[in-house]
Amino acid sequence: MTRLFARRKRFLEEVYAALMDHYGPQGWWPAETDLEVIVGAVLTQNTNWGNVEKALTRLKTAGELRLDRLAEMPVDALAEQIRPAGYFNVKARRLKSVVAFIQREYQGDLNQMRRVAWPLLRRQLLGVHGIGPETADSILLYALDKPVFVVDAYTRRLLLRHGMISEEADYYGIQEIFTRHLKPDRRLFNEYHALIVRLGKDFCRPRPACEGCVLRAWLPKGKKGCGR
DNA sequence: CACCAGGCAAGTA
DNA sequence: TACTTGCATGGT
Repeated sequence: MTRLFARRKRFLEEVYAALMDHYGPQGWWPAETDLEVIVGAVLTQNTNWGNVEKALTRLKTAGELRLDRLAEMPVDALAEQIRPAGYFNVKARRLKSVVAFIQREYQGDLNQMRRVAWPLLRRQLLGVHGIGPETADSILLYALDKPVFVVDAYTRRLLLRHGMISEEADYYGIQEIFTRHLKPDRRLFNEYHALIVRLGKDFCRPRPACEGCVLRAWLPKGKKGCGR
């Protein structure tokens, strides 16, 4: 038990060092405003980031990437605007829910929201239609500067392939590994998650072998390629 | 052509 | 409670 504890701790520290050494700071989240982070967090659900950028650009160009505009826009018009991000009908409704929540509970003021403690904020966010654990935590960390570690598909894959978790580990189980071993520093959590995604885009794509991938040495012994 | 991408909610047994 | 399915575009 304490054996696994030590292995995990060492793994997390060494992976972070290797990623930071190879890629350097990522400067996440890629957005100009906090609202753009929140909208992007919903749009990127199960969706390639390139498609999300197309949708965000359309909203910005139309001058509609604002709480008041999003609140008054018909849901069908919003869906049309975000079409490139996929699942546009679902996501339009979800964005409407999030915007309504921020207007209702915080008078549309993200700075007011930022002053609230994150455990309460997370419970509130999880109660909003369309916001699950990852979206909630992305908003908490990247829009509201809270020290909350974001777990995504890349994170899960990374730990799974290196034998740090089992197949049935759930979101909070994985998250707990990070929060238990790392300082609760929002900038560390920010960079670490961003670096994992950066790695994932290089490394987790299907390809015959991972020659040249930075974490090749981190694959389980005897395993070649990405194993997908 | 098939497969996948920075999830989540709703339905079924 | 534990699975399964729908949602949809654009890149590789």
